[in-house]
Amino acid sequence: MTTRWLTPKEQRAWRAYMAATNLLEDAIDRQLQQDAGMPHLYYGILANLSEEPERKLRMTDLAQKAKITRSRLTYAVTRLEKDGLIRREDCQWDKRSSFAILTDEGMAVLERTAPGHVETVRAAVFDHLSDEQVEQLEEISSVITRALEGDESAPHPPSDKLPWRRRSSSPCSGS
Amino acid sequence: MTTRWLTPKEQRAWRAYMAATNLLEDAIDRQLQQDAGMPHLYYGILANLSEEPERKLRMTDLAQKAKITRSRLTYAVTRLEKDGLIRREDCQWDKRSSFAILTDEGMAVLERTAPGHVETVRAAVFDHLSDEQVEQLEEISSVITRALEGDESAPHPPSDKLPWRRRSSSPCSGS
DNA sequence: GACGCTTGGTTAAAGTTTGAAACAAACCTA
DNA sequence: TAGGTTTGTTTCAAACTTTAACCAAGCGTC
Repeated sequence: MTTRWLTPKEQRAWRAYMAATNLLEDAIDRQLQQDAGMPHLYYGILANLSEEPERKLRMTDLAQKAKITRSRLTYAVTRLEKDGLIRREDCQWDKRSSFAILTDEGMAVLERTAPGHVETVRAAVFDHLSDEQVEQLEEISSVITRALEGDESAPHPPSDKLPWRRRSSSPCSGS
Repeated sequence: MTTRWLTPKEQRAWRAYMAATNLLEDAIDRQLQQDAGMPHLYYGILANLSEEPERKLRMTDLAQKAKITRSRLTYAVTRLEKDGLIRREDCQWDKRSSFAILTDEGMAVLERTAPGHVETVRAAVFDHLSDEQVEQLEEISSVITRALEGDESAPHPPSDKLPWRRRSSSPCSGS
């Protein structure tokens, strides 16, 4: 089958998109590293926990919510635990499971740094988009997500790798 | 100053965007690792070189084009050089500079794997977007890029770090 | 109740990224 | 033209990610 190359217009859009995401991810990582002493992914883990009723989540559930691998989460939680922002607790019912729990200190860090984070996102994105563009962004993003999540053709990751996975996500709900 | 949290609409857009980019990055990385034996970033470096008249670019220019740090580029080029896909060459005029040059083998790898890559991008993105949406995506991306590149307020990275630069993500929408 | 499969979580090793510092060549400028 | 600064690149250590095991607890079954 002959390749359906991208049209010039699609190419321009693709390049612009890649450039923007690279710059954005970097800016956010830098800001959070600066102000919160952790990369965006770690901030996202704390944020995810903060949204839970008891600020706790089983490791696997947390990994799914944050869309990262379990091993990556293990590493991150170990670090955050050392920092005193999270603590682990064994599950009573299922002795295999363990919870990650956001400590008061972790919550405090989140509350202290959320404003700066939001400000960064605003300054980079939403302060420059019209109302319609915000809608367009959501719609386009949703289309892409659907295309990728609906895709069961992808050879199912051996075991650790979740089918969708990764990089961070996670909002500071609370705030 | 009181924090200007994201509106519900902005939050939705932000989360959708983050989810999409996470999934997309992952899908592309997996596909390229599979078919070309390298992550997207490395493929991008080869692709950038292939567009040059002589398939060569000074390290710094390449870093800027690919929007990555110079140290990251050094590492990547070292690896690609080992693989025989790129070779270095010293610059005559400015003896501090060095070029990265795409070898014939590198070009061959690119040509062999480009169709699969394009197909992945199409399947995930462009096959599902209308003509207007492609335009919107470019426009929105450009706005973000301008916001981040034009920003000279950011405390200029000591040295290595470019003012804009890269990687992961995930914010706390305002909530 | 032993065998086998699945699930929750961690670990180890190899690969990659970061951030700061080191170097050397090129560029002022007095 | 000596001395100081900027520019182009690399290096190094520490932090992080990935992949592929690995272990132990639950689950089902014969």
